[in-house]
Amino acid sequence: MEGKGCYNRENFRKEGVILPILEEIAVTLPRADLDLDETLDCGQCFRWERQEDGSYTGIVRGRFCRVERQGDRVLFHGVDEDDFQRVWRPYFDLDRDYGSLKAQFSCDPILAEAARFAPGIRILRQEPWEALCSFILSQNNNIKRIKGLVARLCAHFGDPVEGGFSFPTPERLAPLSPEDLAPVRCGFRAGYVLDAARRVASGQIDLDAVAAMDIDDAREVLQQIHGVGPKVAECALLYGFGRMECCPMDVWMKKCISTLFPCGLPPCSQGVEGIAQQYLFHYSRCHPVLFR
DNA sequence: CGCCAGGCTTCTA
DNA sequence: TAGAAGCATGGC
Repeated sequence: MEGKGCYNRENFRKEGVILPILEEIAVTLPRADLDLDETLDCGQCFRWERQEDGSYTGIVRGRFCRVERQGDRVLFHGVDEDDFQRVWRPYFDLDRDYGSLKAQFSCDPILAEAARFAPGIRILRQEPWEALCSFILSQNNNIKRIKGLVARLCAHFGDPVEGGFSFPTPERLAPLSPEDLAPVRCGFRAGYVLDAARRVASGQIDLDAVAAMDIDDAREVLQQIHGVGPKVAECALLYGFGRMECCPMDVWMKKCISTLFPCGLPPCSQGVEGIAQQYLFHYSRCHPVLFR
């Protein structure tokens, strides 16, 4: 991987404001190992906005970025070297070789087919709190609406940053009441979000400690939160803590497993079941007829 | 309008 | 202890 700073001046228009973009980082990465649509719009994250030119804008750890594919290169606009190393490189899981991972998955014909269908999927390493909170909001909900909930949560309670709003901290949410969250329109999930915020803000649940825990202990701790069950905990651990062995079992994956993998996921996915899951989840949703 | 959504809690038998 | 009902909201 090459990460090289240059200074192409350009302007990027967003919501009527012209933001001066002074820096960009270019990384060489084959299209087959990162597709922006497949990765940023496959239900693992809810904050990225697709632009008309196919690039995406998003905010991670309070930093705004526009990501663009250009041939074999990925351009991170508005990013300096420090932020690239600190934020975007881990976020896009750039140090993992997805090519060899997919080669490994080819030991199973169905998994191979799913990976071939959307080879540009990667698992993002999101902020732990944001992932936890987002997937609490995701329950009994559809992806389109989840995005709306998260956007309103950020707009009302996040801090204004370049390009939009940061994701609100647990400390910001903890003192609120469910009525305070009314403008978010997240329904019965308001109480769940607040319980999570209070436990994290108070230190009763230490997300840094969770990150270092044995996986079953981590699952147990997260499920102490009201409104966090097996699925949400698994999503938080996979997408927020980089625990690739975690395999969220939503309705689609349950159908997929029962019809195609009655004996469980194949051995070649051992230890990275969560990544295999993302290919299978996407494949299942795009071929609903195969899964009744 | 009715059905359903990257589920979980609570109630019931 | 397993299974169903209830949950807010809105996209389709």
